[in-house]
Amino acid sequence: MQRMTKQRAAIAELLESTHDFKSAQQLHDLLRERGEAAGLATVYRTLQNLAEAGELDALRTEEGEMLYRMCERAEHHHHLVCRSCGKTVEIDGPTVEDWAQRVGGSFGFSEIEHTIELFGTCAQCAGMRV
Amino acid sequence: MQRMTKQRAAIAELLESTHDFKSAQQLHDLLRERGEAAGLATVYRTLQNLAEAGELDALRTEEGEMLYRMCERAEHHHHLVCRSCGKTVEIDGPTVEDWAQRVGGSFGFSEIEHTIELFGTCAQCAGMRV
DNA sequence: ATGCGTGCAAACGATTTGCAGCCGG
DNA sequence: CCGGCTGCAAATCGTTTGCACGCAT
Repeated sequence: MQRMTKQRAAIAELLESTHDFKSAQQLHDLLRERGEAAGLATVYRTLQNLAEAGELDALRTEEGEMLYRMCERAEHHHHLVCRSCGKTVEIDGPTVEDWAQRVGGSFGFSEIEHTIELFGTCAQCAGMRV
Repeated sequence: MQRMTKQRAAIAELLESTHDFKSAQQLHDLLRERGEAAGLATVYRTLQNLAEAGELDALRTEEGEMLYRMCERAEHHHHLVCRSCGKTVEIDGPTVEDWAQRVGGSFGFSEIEHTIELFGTCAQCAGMRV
């Protein structure tokens, strides 16, 4: 059902190589630099497809921009993302999971879900910034 | 410093009366219905001002739209929102704050910020659902 | 009187979509 | 060969901004 085109392959490969959160626009630029340019619209469409297929993690930045990255694990987890370069660390926090569950329960809420993402500046980017 | 205009008053009053999360556009429509119409740009600007002044809580939906609601407390906190009726409880969690800071730091990240929202079904809605 | 606040429309940035031609299966 | 995929440009959508005028202080 999913046709394998050169642009889809290029995008998947690019994400595979970094494993960091990147925006559609960044990926578009990176592809162009690599000489494997693809239309911006195609990048967007491909990212959506892959995300729907569960092959990519997606999240929205504070500024409202969507970021995608190659999944490393399917289980529930959160992310610590560098707001400058997109470098990502997957973290699981039994502590917060419990906290969320406990707090929700204490207010009589059930079927509790949570959205938790951490943003920061990684050591490398902090150093470069001067 | 903040000048009190009729549109600012109308917006504040509207938010005060619902205490629910609303988008700028929703507020704009509600104001028009009330016959207290204000320019859409003004609504946006006012919401930003109020949010910066710490008088409004702001969050971004999954779809990327900003929502605002009247604060009940000024300090940093998170929300527990009933996904059925929208009822919101403000929660603070020194535990998670620390956790976020600690986890971020342990990976060498600095200037750590976090996005944490809890969604659940409140006791009342859970009871009604049967 | 001053100059912030407002309204309107144009500008914006991210994302989507219409459509004709391309190409993978 | 056929229909999904692509590229491009135009279209959306939410939000922001430039500018001239109005009104709160």
